[in-house]
Amino acid sequence: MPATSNPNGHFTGHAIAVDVVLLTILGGTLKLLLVKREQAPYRGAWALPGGLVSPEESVDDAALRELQEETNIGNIYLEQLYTFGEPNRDPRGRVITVAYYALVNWQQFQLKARQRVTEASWFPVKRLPPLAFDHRRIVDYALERLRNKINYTTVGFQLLSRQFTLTELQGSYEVILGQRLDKRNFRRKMLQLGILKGTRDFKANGRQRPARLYTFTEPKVIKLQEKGIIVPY
Amino acid sequence: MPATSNPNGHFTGHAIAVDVVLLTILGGTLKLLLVKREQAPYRGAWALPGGLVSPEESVDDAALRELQEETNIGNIYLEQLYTFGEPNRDPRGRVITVAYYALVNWQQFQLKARQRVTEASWFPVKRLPPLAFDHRRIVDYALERLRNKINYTTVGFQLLSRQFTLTELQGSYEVILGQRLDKRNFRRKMLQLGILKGTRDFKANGRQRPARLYTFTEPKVIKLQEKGIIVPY
DNA sequence: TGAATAGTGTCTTTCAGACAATATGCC
DNA sequence: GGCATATTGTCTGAAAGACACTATTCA
Repeated sequence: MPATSNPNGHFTGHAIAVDVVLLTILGGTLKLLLVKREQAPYRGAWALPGGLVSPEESVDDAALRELQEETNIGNIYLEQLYTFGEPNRDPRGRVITVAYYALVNWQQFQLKARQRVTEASWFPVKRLPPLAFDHRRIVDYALERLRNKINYTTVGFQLLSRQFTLTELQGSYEVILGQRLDKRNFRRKMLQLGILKGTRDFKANGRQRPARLYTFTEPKVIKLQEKGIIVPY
Repeated sequence: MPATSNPNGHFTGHAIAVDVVLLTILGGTLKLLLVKREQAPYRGAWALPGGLVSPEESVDDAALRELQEETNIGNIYLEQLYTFGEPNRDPRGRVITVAYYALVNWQQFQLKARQRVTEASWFPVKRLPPLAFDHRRIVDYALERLRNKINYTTVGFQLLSRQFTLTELQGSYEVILGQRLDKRNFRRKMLQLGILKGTRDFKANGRQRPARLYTFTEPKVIKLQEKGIIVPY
């Protein structure tokens, strides 16, 4: 029997939920998708998209399902973040949530987005409204994880289209890290990683010189450095 | 109402468990604590110490409680690993487990260990018996996390006594990483981090020159490098 | 006094970080 | 032709990595 809510709005048993921190870059800033809650508690407040895990699906599948209800895109980068299990994080009763974060490219998202029943909106992560439950903490955790992971994996590429310019790639790093990077050092570093392939195409942006488009040679997100502070390579 | 098991041994509702990968160094090898299962399923098989989360406690507290049932030590380094939520990972029904890993110093452990009702034993991580459920996967995940984290945090220190020699510290790194390290480079690196304080005490080990004992200056596990492959420092 | 581990220094190479001028397409 | 962004190279300093000998204690 799955966890359900009784007429008082209290869950019976352990309810397991998933919450997804869905991020994209839009207009040069990092944005987070929030949905407006239509029911108590926190009715009218903004919250992370998410919901209960059904008895027959894996937790990962539940997160994927929630994500696809919002985006209708497959093949999204989705990573489990952390499980929040404080007894009183949900006023209705015991709800343990497994948090995930996901990165999407805005262009792909917008093309496939469909009409929603509940209100949803993108907010700049630097100016978020008050969030329901402990969702603010989850968002902060996701941003911290992302800022760490961008340094030693290729997660940053998930925010871009299949073809991208080096300036766009640098912009994605700058937005996530919240700081400007030196263009020459950034390009040198990226190109010497050997994971980018220049195409013959260029992107014209206005009346200036068009930029070469690159593609990512790896099929998925990879780890960049095995070396650490101790292990020799 | 908490998740319980009915006479058929099937859980009703979502049962949430915690499993703990408890590691120590003994005799120069990394060892894992396993307990023998006394009930079906997997009766007689070795498994990670763990159990169900009760309705009133946080998931972290449940992990801590399980750990203290095994070790009777407080102040252990305990970190949440990952949540495993496949529907069929437990033949009795739906059990979602939140995995943790913990590191203890063998000397402290042994002093405070108490009699157990269930059989428990340390196994070298390189030669583990077949494990119940998906516990093997959890162990592998923990070891991978540990190998990563030792490179940019001070988790490795958790395996040592309060005072330790640099050779012991190096040994802890070598055992976790599974490779030999250069003594001079290791010492240079460790000392220049500025987190070790030499004491006036020495440790005599036999008929050779005694080694200086050091202590760790930080109150807890810290992150060592903010710098990554992109961010300047 | 010798067995056994502790402890130390240098050189080379790699890479991060700072820094500015030229190239090119389009209006 | 000029505007706006794309693209490119060098120098310096810090740290990693390779490498071998001396110091010290105690049995």
